[in-house]
Amino acid sequence: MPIERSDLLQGTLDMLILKIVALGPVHGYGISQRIRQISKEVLQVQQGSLYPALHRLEKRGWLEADWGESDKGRPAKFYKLSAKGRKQLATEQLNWRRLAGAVGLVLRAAE
Amino acid sequence: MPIERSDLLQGTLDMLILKIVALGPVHGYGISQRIRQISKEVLQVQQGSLYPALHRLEKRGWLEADWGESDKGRPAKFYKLSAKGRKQLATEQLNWRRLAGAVGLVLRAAE
DNA sequence: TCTACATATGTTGACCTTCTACACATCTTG
DNA sequence: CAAGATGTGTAGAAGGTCAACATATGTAGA
Repeated sequence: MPIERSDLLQGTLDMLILKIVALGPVHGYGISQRIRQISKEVLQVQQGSLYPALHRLEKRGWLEADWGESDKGRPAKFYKLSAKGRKQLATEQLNWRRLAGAVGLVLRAAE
Repeated sequence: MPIERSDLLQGTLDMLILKIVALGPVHGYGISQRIRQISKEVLQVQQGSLYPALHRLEKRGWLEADWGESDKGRPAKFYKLSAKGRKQLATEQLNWRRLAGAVGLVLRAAE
């Protein structure tokens, strides 16, 4: 396994979480797994980033949480997107495209 | 002017600066102007971000600086890319593409 | 049986980057 | 004469991510 040092672009984590939750209710651990799978192992969310982010998003009213039981029969907190969260996700996606596009412009710039 | 709240993706600034300097020697103020122009006003580097970044990059040996005179006849510090800086830029560009690609995968993910 | 790993949530403190706001200096334009 | 562009820089606050730790259970393999 190549040593992956991927400081997950700051500010991007929230958007990724909102996007995963938008696909359907999931618990925290599942979110980190799905991000890793979908991104083909490139993006790996650490617990020390994940849980603070989830609490942050919940406080801001973008996510709602309920305790339930995971596939494996363990207690897990399931998150779902609120209406505000949906709007926020749309905003952040637009913003990401603008920023990523702008960065691309600079990288492709030739004298 | 639309209120642009663009927290320049963290960690990206260094790469952008290296890229601009790679196009030829420039002074700090000029770097911020070029980034803004090339990105079509989307990316705007604040002085409070710019100068600390330049000092950081110089300390790490990625940039070299010399005092000179600007177009307008003012004293300005001109930066150029070192060999180490060139390698670093290549690394960061690869990394950016990997990350941006991975984020794209997640954003395009459908259930 | 014992060990390691996967599953699951959470906190702490350090580290780094960016931002706002300030300070200074000069030249040009209205 | 005032404002804005040009040019460099610092201080302190704010915020996010990380490594490391703590806890708990189930399961697979040696």
